[in-house]
Parts: sequence; structure tokens; C-alpha cells
Amino acid sequence: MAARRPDTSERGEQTRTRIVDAALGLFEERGYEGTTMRAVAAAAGVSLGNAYYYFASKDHLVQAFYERSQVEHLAASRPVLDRERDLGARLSGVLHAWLDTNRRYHDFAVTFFRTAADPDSPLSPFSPQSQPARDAAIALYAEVLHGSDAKVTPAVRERLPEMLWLYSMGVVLYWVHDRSTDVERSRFLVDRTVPLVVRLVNLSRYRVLRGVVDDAMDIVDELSGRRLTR
Amino acid sequence: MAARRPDTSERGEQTRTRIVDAALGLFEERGYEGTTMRAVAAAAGVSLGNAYYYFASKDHLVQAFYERSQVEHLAASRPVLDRERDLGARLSGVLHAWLDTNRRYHDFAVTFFRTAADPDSPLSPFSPQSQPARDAAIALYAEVLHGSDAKVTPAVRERLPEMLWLYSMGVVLYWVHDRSTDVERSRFLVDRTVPLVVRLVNLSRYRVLRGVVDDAMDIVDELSGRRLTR
DNA sequence: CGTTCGATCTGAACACGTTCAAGTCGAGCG
DNA sequence: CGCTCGACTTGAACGTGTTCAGATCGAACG
Repeated sequence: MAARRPDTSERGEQTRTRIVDAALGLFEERGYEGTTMRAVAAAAGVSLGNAYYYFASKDHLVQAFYERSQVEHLAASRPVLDRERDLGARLSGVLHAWLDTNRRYHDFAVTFFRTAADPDSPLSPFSPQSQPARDAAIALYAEVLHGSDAKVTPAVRERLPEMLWLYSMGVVLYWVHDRSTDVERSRFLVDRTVPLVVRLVNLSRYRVLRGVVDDAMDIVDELSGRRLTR
Repeated sequence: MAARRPDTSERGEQTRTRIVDAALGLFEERGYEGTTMRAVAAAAGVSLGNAYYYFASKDHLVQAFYERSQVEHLAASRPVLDRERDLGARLSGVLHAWLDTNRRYHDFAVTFFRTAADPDSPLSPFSPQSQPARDAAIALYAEVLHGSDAKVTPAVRERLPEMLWLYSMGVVLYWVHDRSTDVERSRFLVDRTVPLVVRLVNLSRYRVLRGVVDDAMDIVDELSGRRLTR
């Protein structure tokens, strides 16, 4: 029979799950900084050292949140993607779905994204360790585009998903800084910029913009042979 | 006679300077994380607690770096701004000047920008405490534009500096993640995107783009009545 | 049953950022 | 000269993330 991955053994996996659950609960309740590793260990019913046996650092603990949030976002996006054909509606729907699923995490997401801004952190959206998550996210925007009735050139069709993802990262960056009630300013940003994006996408077929667009595509190619990092 | 600001009194100012010098030296030598407050205090010849009398936290210590760097950048940009009239040359010159003046700080700037990514940190480029520095930076890009021979509509003329600053923040973000030797990829990014930006600026006068541009300007207005933060 | 060995677990110890109660210093005043 | 007061300085102590040398557990094996 096949050898088991160490962290998939029964006992280990159980303990790992207990720790994650405890951590996410405390994060939501007291925020990231307000949650100590000792508290996490205690809530999970394990020793402090044991928590570090499963998670190399406090930061690594939020990767669990990251994954959970992404699964929720995908699920929340599904209905929109199945229903809408219009590019603007699809893009807007996916972004609002993101804002919805992350609403309750806003407070502690702030400190989470702080560590994510460290290029050396595995949590950075540009880090090698995030590649799977990043690819999944880009794939989502590929579906946003390819499932729509928007007409684009082949070159754009291929690179636009990545650029839409970058655009979504911009929205996230704004959202992190957004202190308005119910993050209405972020929603406003989405509502106002999505039509702009769509219009630019449509314009990209026309002669005046063709040159700029082609050059932009080239730059994306040249710089993403090896991604934003290293 | 006028009352002295406490931190401008003779002895205090001296001590403050000693601490800043010690800190910047150690930052450059061992990086941010590698530098302990105890080491800074020791190098400055003061007690640990005394360092905290002048600087509320380790983070506040890098504001000194921030200011020094900005002064250097301004000085390095001056020749280009006095010489060039072409928008692309001016923009490119200013950005390369930034890369030059910050070259030796790259290693520890990484961790510096990490804390800067925290919206609650006074070091965030979007924070109220950074407003003076931010305004100064935007003013620089206003000079880049207004001293050039580029033809733009009044609306663009007014808002473009802020957008150029945002563009420069994007370059900085890329630079922080850039691990290539001598940050050549960042230089490549500048060389390739500046012409794009210039072409977009020129196109902004034409009918096809007018609508998009006007809408973009509106959004900037609506969202920056109160800035990106609060 | 006894041994072995790797996965799992423990808690004391460490280094660091930060706080604070208690000093010291020096100029101005009576 | 002694006193006062506020600016400045001190170092011990606290809480936290992280490390590590060693338990403990349990399945496989002889």
C-alpha cells in the first residue's frame, strides 16, 4: 500500500484541524494581533510547541484562512458565472462576491495583508508558494472573460485574465484601506471602474489603441516569464 | 520669547539625531529585522528606554529614513527636470533617479515597506501622517507634467499628477519584489511602461478615449475627496 | 512480550519590542 | 543657596513569537 504523507496520518490531521479551527475562531473574535499563539494552542487543547510542530509560524496559520476564503469566493461566484454572459456583469458579480465573502474578515484581514505584503513571506500573492492559489484566481478571471460574449483579439484573450486579476488585487488593496461603513466605498469603486475596464477591453480592438495594447501585452509576456518575484 | 518645541531643545535634538544616525547605520548594515532596539540604543550611547522616549516604536524610526530618501530623490531629480522638456524623458528620469537613490536600501526597504503596507501604520503612503510626504511626491509629478511640452486637456492636467504618483507606487511595489541583479527588471519595467503611459496621455485628447478618460477623472474626484484612507 | 523508530507532543528558555515607575539634570526663582 | 518643575534618562519587567532538547506514543517487527 502507498506510503502516507506524514501530515495526512490520522492523528496528525486531526490535531492540525483542531489548531486551524481554534486559530480562525480567535482571529475573527480578537483580530490577528490580539490572538496569541498561546491562546491558539490552549483553545486547540495542545501545547504551544505542538502548534509550532504543525505551523512554522503564526503567519503560516493564516494560509488556512486564505484557502478557506478562496473556496467560499469561488462558490459565491458560481451563480453569477452560470447566469450572466455580459462581461461587465460577470466581472462586477465576481468582485462583489469577493467583497461579500470577505466582509466579516475585513478587520483582521488588514493585519493579514500586512504580512502578505512582505515579498519574502510565503503569503505574498506573488510568492512561489502562492502559485497554486494565484493560478486558481487567474483561472477564475479567465472564466469571467471566456464565458462572456465580449469580442477580443486572441492576444488579449490570452493575457487579459492575468491583468484582470491584477485589477482585482488593486480592488483588494483599496478594500484593505477602506474604512467606510460596510465598505461601501469599495463597492462604489467596483461599480464605477468595471464599466471603464469593459470599455477599455472593447476599445482594445480598435486601431488607435491597438499599438498601446500590443505593447502592453509584450511587457506582460517579458516580465512574467519569471513572475513578479525573482 | 516664544516657547520651544520640546524636541527642538538643544540636548533633546542632539540625542534624537544620535539615535537616528545609529539606527540608519545599523539598518543598512544588518537590515531592519536584524537590528534590535537594544543595539540601536547601545550604538547611540543611550539607554533602551531613552530611545523610546524619542521614538514611539521601531517603525517610527524608519520615518527618518523615509524623509532622508525623499530629499535625496528630489535632489537627484533636479538635473533631469531642469534639462528635459519631453514628458517621457522627464518621467523616466525621475523614476530612474528614484531607483538610483534607493539602490543601497533595497535589502532593508523590503521589510520597511512591509510595515508601510499596514493601513493603520503611520508609514502607510495613504495614511494621514504621510500626507505631507505624499503631497510632496505628487507635487514632484506635477512638475514632471507641467514642465513638459505635453499637450493635455485642463481636466487631465489637474488630475494626472496624482495618477502618475500612483503609477510610481506601482513601480515601487514591483521594485520591492524585484530580486534581479541590480534591479534590472525594475529598470526594464520603467523603460517599457513609460512610453506606454506617455502614449496614453497623448491619446487622452482624442475622441475615442475622451469618454473613458473623463469617467476616470470623475472617479478619482469622487474617491479622493476623502483619500484612499478614511 | 520486548525493542525500535519515527511521528507526535511538551514546557522551559530565549530574544525581542514595548512599558513604566523611578530616578537625574539643569534652568529659573525666592 | 535651596527649592521646584519639567525635560530627559534609566533599567527592570512584561508579553509575545519562536526554538529546542527531550518526553511520549503506537505500530511494526523479531
